[in-house]
Amino acid sequence: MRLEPQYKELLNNALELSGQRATKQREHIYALLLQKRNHPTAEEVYVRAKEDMPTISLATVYNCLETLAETKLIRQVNFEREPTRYCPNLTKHAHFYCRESGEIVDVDLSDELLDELMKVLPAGFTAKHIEISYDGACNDCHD
Amino acid sequence: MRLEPQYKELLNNALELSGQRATKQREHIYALLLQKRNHPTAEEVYVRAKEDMPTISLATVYNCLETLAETKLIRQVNFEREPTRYCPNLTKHAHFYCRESGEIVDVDLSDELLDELMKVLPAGFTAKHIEISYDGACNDCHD
DNA sequence: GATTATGTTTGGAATTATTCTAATTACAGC
DNA sequence: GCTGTAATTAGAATAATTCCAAACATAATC
Repeated sequence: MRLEPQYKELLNNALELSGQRATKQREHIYALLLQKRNHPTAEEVYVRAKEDMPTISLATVYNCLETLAETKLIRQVNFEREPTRYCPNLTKHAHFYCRESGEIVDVDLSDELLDELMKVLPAGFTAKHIEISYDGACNDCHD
Repeated sequence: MRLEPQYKELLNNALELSGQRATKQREHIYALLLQKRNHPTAEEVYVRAKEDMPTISLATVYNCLETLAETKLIRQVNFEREPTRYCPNLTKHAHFYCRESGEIVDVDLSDELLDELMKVLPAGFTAKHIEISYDGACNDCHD
């Protein structure tokens, strides 16, 4: 697995900006998230990371994911009663969770729609972030 | 703590509809959620429940919350890295999570806005539910 | 180029949230 | 008042995550 140059630069800049080092493990985990974008859990990332880096520990996976999330290179996503999942898609989007297949699909959101969502906040409230999760059946799971 | 008649009827109907019994514990927990609407965790519900019902167990609290959520009398809400929280507000609303104070505030949503959110789903996808969480600073937490 | 200081990783233990299990209790219908 | 089923209980088990101390890697300094 190889981290493409533009992402490598993104990663390096983000880490430098926050005064942290670019390590093999961080690079590896970032590459792996970019390569297969299926919103894996930490445990799943751990399993995949070990394929090419057998000595990596689960604690390191958690550390790296936290670092990547802190530096805004990935987002954390939560669904009800499920372990936290991670995704590298930085565009504004929601998540669709299919109850049948368990699949999670990104849903693009327009700036206009997000603006409208911001407008409904009570006076004096400012949101840095909105998390939107749909929950239903995807197009493969209809009768 | 006393469950008001209209809510008692709501509870009884919901339980009967799903073929489950109305028990002291379920009633107590429902009343407690209605009375202080601060989105408590299961653990917090447990602590409060014990004040008036010292022998109730944590497992029962989880069971009751699950039953109430199943019968649509309460909703489960998740925030990143935090335990699942519960709230009895059944109107269509989002949750605002203040990073400063940790407070969670309901934000009302119009049907029009929800319609628009439904319209952005890809063809063939149908959502039963949308979960929207804002994350920022509430009006008490600005400089 | 060796030394030091700091940041990172590692493995395992600890913690937290939640679910499971088996025994007991409560209740609805006969 | 029985009987069968549902619900509760306490505690054990599991799952997700965090913490910790030791080892390792790297950057900065001499």
